[in-house]
Amino acid sequence: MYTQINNSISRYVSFTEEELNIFNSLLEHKKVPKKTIMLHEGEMCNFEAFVIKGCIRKYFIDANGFEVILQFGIENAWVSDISFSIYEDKPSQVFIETLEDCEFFMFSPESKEMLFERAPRFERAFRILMQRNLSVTQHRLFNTISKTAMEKYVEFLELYPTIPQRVAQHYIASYLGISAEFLSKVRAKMAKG
Amino acid sequence: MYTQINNSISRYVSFTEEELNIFNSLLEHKKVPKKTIMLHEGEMCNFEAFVIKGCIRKYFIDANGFEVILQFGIENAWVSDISFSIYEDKPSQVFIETLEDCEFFMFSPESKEMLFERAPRFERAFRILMQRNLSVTQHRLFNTISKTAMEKYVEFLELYPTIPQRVAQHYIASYLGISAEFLSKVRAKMAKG
DNA sequence: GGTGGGCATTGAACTAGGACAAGAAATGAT
DNA sequence: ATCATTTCTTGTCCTAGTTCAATGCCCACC
Repeated sequence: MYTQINNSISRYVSFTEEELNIFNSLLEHKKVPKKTIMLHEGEMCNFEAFVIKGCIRKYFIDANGFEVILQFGIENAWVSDISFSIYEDKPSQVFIETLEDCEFFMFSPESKEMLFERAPRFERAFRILMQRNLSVTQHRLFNTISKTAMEKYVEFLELYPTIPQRVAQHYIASYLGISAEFLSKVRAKMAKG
Repeated sequence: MYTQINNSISRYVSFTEEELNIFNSLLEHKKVPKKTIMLHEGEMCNFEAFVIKGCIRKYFIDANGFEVILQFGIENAWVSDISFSIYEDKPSQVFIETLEDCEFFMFSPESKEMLFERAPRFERAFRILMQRNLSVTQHRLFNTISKTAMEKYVEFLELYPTIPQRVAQHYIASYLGISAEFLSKVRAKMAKG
């Protein structure tokens, strides 16, 4: 049951059996049906979720009511809102919603603290996780600014080949920062040659 | 000499005198004249720099030769390329260049490792640093996708009021993901009312 | 086995912002 | 001081992508 998450967390730091036992004992297993909003804007995010199975999206809603998808999370992804009110007075505008029936391991902030106390080397694993996450986000920012819609879509297909089969196209458009209609036109153009 | 960096690193985790001494002993103080490129694309970034004084920019160059600025680093900022080849075969396209005469504390990957070994609680401080960094980058991605050029510029002025006085406007345009000419037009429009 | 509500596609009209060019203003080196 | 280089502005034309609206599609659901 825990092999999947243990492999994932051990990718950049190797842990002893004992450390992994502590880790596993602090996780909460949870099933969530599809189309469930797990976090609304303005709420404090009191979990960090590891996706065992399923697919979620994390998104902002902008001033005009348009959604901007920040992340698709599929198997082995960690999903959470880590913003913890940097933009102080304004509550976080992040939503997290399941797109399929999902299975998670959930981690509360308290159990995370406890983990770091009892097995400090996890701090390292989560630092590296953050670092990779940041790197991916920076790359995506770069793409968003400097590439055309078609280039972005092509790279998306390369990086996340399984996602288009799992989520609606207008979600992908929202992730790429283009309109659903225009993505459709881009695809039509690509199909022609 | 070390109070500035020690205050900065102690912002989210408090350290003992001894821990800070270890930290400080591993830092290398360095002065770099303006207009120096400290990291070229394709190189491995072998430092993490804390800006004591001065201003740098970190930027990508896209396929058409256009620069996209990822970060302005001023006093108390940490600057580095943390991408460590996630997009494996392709070398990092990141440049780091001083825009003013700068003073840094530099940190090599080796001394960072040594720090984490000798004072593991720093792992936590750097994790939180990463987390904040990620949060800021996500917010910026959201802005880039969902706001107009003028909105982006206005928010930039609010968030970084001192930077426009220190760097050329076309750099700010590049940071915002708009052309230098268009930023000029936005400013003209704002001046009118 | 219809039917109703999200999805995708396509087209036409529109616009935010880009590309290019040329001049003005600031900055810096000698 | 002067000349050169970089930076900023302004105008014109242009295009990638948006918005809106119409149509058909594909299911899930009773």
